Amino acid sequence: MSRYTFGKKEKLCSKLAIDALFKSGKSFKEYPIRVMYMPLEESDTAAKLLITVPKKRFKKAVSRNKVKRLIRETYRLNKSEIIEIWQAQGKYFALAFVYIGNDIPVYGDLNETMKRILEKLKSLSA
RNA sequence: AAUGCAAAUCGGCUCACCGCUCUUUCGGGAGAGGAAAGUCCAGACAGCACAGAGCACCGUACCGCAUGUAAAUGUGGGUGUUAAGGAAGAAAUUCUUUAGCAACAGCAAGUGUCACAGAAAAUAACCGCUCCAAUUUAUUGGAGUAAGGGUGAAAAUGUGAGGUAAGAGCUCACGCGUUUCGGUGGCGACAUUGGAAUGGGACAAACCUUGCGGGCUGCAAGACCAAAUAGGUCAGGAUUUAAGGGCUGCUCGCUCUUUCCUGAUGGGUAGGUUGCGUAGAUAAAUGGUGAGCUAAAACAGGAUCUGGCUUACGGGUUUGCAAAAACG
RNA sequence: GGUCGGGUGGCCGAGCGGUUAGGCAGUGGUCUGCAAAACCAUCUACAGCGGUUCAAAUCCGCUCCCGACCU
Repeated sequence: MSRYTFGKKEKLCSKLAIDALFKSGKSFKEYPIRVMYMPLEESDTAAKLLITVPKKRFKKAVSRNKVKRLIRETYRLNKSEIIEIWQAQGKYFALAFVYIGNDIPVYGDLNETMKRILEKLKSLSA
């Protein structure tokens, strides 16, 4: 049951960690999302995630919230596999998803994109 | 019953599965808007400043009543003005009906501006009109004048009579307007009436003047805790293997400062907590999928709080008004 | 979140309420054997909607967009 949760512990909350991630983390693009990731020394969960949508592309708060909710939903439903692998290996990661598209995405397309992103993360972290 | 216009009002619901934020007595409970928006006003709250007064700067400006701390809103009235219609008059203009609009104190305190056109845009004179002089006898010069012409957005109160060389508020009559002093009505804005003076073009969302109001800055305000590093302060110690001064003529010794070590501590940075709320986070919560009502619902998402204004908005409901046709 | 500033041709930029300068670029000519340069001509603008005024790019409201500062 707990596999599909996305609680406070799984969000990246520390300002220090965020600054470090954007300054020295690695990144790759899987349109329409730019992914940044960085290994952490220790943490209470295998992955901490941050989702952001630039104000420059989406002027209205409603649109930004919509995009963030869609990304969060796809991550929540697809993350279980990679979390188990990382937990088994004892690795911890900080992640950031930056939306770089210009339109509000469709749920089905975004779901496919998310699967590809997680596959790529799995191979990169191995 | 339908259509159009105006005003007010509502601001999708139900079920299933998987999830989010806060809280909890661990059963559960609470969880975005009418605009949460723009930040255009006003207030609460907070910090700084402050004897009193004035200047500067900013805002504001018809009257009564009601609500409100205020801003503002509602309602009634006054004045002005726009459009359409009607009436009076010779004209300027005035009166009236309906509908709408008004940042509606003062250009008669001072300053400034008024393009082009036009003689002239505010101490008017091109053509014209009149008189005088000269002579080339149809022109020139001087003086007077503002009726007529044309320009312009705007041209110095309208008509008639007297008057005159020609004319002119130059004088008079009837009007129109302004200022001021009274009377009457009204709580008041104001209306009306009598006297006196007067005829001064527009613009204050031009500078400005007058009345009234405003200290400045804003939760990224402010308060608390506080790592690392480098300074500050205090205490203790170290060796003369470091330097200088004092007590003395010199040495030892004592003592002070610097140096080094250890400990404590103040300010304060990163960062955190609070400010912060019976929605309440701190990278920041209401979503996804499927089904139905009925068809996708429109504008749109809290960040210190509250009241107002403005702007965006699919559709529904209620009330009022409107002309034509049909039916009873 | 809060406080300010600004929108003028394709680009850069002046503009006391009175016909929107100027430069670069583009287009068409002149010149040349062909080009460049030069010269001539030409195209394209006051962010939008209201108000004040005889008249608004300018003054005053509201809306949209862009930028700066405070952490």
